[in-house]
Amino acid sequence: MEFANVSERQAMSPELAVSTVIFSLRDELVGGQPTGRKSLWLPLVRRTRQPFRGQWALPGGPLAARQTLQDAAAANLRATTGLAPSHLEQLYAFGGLDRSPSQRVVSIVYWALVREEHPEAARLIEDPNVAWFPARDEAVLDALAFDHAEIVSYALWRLGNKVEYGSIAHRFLGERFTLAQVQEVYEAVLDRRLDAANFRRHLRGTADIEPTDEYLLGGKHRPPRLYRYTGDTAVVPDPASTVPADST
Amino acid sequence: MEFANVSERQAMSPELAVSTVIFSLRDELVGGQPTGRKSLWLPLVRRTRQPFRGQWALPGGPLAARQTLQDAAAANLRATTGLAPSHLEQLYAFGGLDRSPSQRVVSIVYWALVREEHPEAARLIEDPNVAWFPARDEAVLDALAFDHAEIVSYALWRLGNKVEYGSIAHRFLGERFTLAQVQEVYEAVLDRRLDAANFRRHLRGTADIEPTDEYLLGGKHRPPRLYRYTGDTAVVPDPASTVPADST
DNA sequence: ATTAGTTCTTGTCGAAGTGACAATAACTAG
DNA sequence: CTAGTTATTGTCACTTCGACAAGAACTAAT
Repeated sequence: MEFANVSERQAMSPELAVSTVIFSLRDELVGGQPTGRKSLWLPLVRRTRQPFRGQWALPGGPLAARQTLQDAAAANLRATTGLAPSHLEQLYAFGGLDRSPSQRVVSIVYWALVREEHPEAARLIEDPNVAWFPARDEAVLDALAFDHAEIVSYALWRLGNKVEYGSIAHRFLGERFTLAQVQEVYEAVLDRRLDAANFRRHLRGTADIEPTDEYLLGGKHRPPRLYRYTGDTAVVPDPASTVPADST
Repeated sequence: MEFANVSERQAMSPELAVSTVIFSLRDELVGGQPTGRKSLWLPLVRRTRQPFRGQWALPGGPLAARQTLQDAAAANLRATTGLAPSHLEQLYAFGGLDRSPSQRVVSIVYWALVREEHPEAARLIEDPNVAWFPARDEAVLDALAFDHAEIVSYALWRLGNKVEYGSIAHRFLGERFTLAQVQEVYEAVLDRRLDAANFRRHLRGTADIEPTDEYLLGGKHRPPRLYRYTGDTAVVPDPASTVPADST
């Protein structure tokens, strides 16, 4: 974020940036040991310049002249993870006066969901200034640059609300998945345990999930049936397309 | 929206503007005759310059250098209606490339709820370029400048979702109100009729509404009991304050 | 082969919520 | 005093949801 002429800019409207909160599902760790459950993780970028040099921050940057907001968010995602989003949605526009110490910045923030990285894909991004952190770890959040801790907290809250009536879950998963995996997603997002029987009944009723004839083999116990998602696979929910026809 | 030096700006990031969709409750009219119900209305501003000169548009304008996004939205509201908002909330940031024919504009849009204007207050704003229109009138929406029809439709949709679990209703009303008035609000927002008995039961259970000892007199029939709102009266729901404590 | 252990899957029961609708209460207008 | 209208309460069937029991299907150990 550097400008040819700073004094010129300050007279004009604030700088416009786009940042992206990227969530993925990974094995939960406590003290380096896996708990057997999953939890939410997000990639952060270490700042190489002032302000907040050396601290971790959300991936983001200024909006290019002929770049859609979504395109900018997707670019953040690609630069950080090398992945294409399976879900990308606008979170909020943060416009406080003192979010950045020097130049005022208005940030339009998106949140994205990606599937768990394959080890090979992770190797593609070998940047020491990019790393993944547990999204609910207070120590991580407190060390973030700018107001990014607040942004992540709000993203977590919105994610928890969205998952209730949406079919966000399968965005974290692959083409085929077990109901137990879907439950893991919900438990990570909602941050509480769910009853398997009731959860299964709920899925049968509402979500666009269809059983297949295949089973997940190789486990240590009864093999679970595999399901697949049959609903909308659009990556970006646009306000225009979200509105039902009769609302006009 | 004029700038000292247009060519300078176009090299830099897009212009940033704040617009506000303002809703209020008024008597529904069909063919100039009141139906006895209420419906949603919104104020629009006639454009006096190109582009879209002469057409109606949402109140809005560029973001001032040291002005919060909410402040800008509240300023829109005050300039158009002379009123202070009883509810103000961020809707969405619209950043399409060709929203405006010439200079690219990114608009951060808020939606506001105000109580029905008193006739005196209406007279305070005697601007022929400001007028109120039915929010669900397709003819009105189709004639709007820019992409504002899309924005209003999205605002209506969001309003309908929000009212479900929120206590938006009383923002349209005064300090004391009858349950029938609350029902009118819900019917206007959801755009469908509700059963009075069930609606009343629902309110008893969830919303922060408390009966008073007073009754609304002067009606033609049995006088209804007056209620009052006991919940949160904060005007602006901030993301930071929206997040519950355990989400961090 | 049998048994124990774990996960997967279905079923049951009561509490709570919701839509449809009947019935009573309380006022005004004639 | 009666009819008309709105306000308010109550009832009943249906659905939803949390808690929990129980059977099904596989692996691993004996």
